[in-house]
Amino acid sequence: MSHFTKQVEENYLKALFKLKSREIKKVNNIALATYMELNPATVLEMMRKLADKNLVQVLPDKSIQLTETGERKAILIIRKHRLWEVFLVDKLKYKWNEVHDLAEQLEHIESDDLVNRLEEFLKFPAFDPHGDPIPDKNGKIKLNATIPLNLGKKGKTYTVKSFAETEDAFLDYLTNINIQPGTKITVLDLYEYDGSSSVQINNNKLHISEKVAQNILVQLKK
Amino acid sequence: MSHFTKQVEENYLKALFKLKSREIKKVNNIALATYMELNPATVLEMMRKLADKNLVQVLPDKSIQLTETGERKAILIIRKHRLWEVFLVDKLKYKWNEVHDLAEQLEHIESDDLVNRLEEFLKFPAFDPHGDPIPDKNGKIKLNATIPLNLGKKGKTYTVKSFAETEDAFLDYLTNINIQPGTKITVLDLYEYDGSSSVQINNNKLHISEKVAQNILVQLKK
DNA sequence: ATAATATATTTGGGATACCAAATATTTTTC
DNA sequence: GAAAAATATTTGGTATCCCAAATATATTAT
Ligand SMILES: [Mn+2]
Ligand SMILES: [Mn+2]
Ligand SMILES: [Mn+2]
Ligand SMILES: [Mn+2]
Repeated sequence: MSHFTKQVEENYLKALFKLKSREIKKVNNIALATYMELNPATVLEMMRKLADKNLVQVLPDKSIQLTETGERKAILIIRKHRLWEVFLVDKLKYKWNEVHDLAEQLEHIESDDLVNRLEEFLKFPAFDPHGDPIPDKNGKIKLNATIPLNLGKKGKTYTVKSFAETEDAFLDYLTNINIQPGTKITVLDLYEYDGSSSVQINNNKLHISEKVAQNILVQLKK
Repeated sequence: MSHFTKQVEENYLKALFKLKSREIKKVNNIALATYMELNPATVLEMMRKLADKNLVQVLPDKSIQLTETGERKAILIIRKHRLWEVFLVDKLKYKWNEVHDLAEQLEHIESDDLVNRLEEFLKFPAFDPHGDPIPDKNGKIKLNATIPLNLGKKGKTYTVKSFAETEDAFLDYLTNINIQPGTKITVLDLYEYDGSSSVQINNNKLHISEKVAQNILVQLKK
């Protein structure tokens, strides 16, 4: 018996949670399989196992939902992931765009006590290096009230809070154009034709695509 | 394909290294299977795979040896294990007898860079919390010149350096009788009959079995 | 409504890591 | 040098996680 069942299970739960919070529409088998880069047959089989364990529920319209237990587990993994990311950046001096994959491993270390001690050691950070909120030990998350930058208004200035995408290529691009959590961005122009926009960061003007703007989550600067 | 092959492999390599450094006699299939609590058939099968990968060698007398590559890998895992143990004790305030099992998980986190940064963060510790030396990034280990306490001489005082056993039950027992790396122990009496001995720790007299004394590694106090 | 398309499900397999039980092969012991 | 004991190896089988290809069932477009 492979004793790695737990880790595999955790990745499914986390994927379901991410998909749910990212998209409005129902998560179906194909969407989950696509997101996880797995065969639909594999995912279907696993959904049955997770349903047996009362971690997910398949609704009559075939959409897949986490149960309360499943969601709780997912959130606690995300908590671990984000705390480890803070550790890597604050203590081991990694850059914020270098830590995701390592946290992907560390999030599966099994010990509630360890996570709680880590949190204390890090002085109870509220956000991870990407600006995402860190759930508390009971699974409560303070949500950031943000909008994607592509919905920003011409002439207004916004503060970057976090990102809707975790891919390396995206974070590397952000680093290149000097955007990180906390960066102030002024929307100079919005081009209806392709959804792209012209923005100002510090003293530099920059043209960004709609795809990029959609994944930058901001708040109006106070 | 289970993507956990690497972790499984690492545990075999580490077990072989531990067995070799603990016992003088050759390590055979049964010894390894017993140590790892696995079926001999399982271990035999795995030895063939590891031999194919040039990580172990099965000699004509059926004894199993790590190759140079295999030993190097084993040592680097032990390096990770011990550095994480230092982190847990120094930074997260765990007790020295509580960290082994957590390190057993953390040692499989895959990233050379991470270990090296961790080592720097911990200020290049030479020993882990159990008194065992931490190999450097090239796999070099400074060996402790120690003797087991049961070979100590009556009347002499010794300093505890490390332990030949990592089991929880043993470490808990040591904690109970107040022995840890650095403790000074004076041998008061040796009983030939059962190999047990009477020792003094601080101002307390204590009777310990041969089995316990064998697993306490000491140096003559200067 | 029918055809086209998307989604869901079934079926048959593959890889890895494991085990129990039978059979060889050594090694010890007498 | 047998017999006994220990060790090694083979054989057949299980659990978990995964895939490709076929089939069934919805959904959407025309
Ligand atoms: Mn991340
Ligand atoms: Mn993960
Ligand atoms: Mn240890
Ligand atoms: Mn291990």
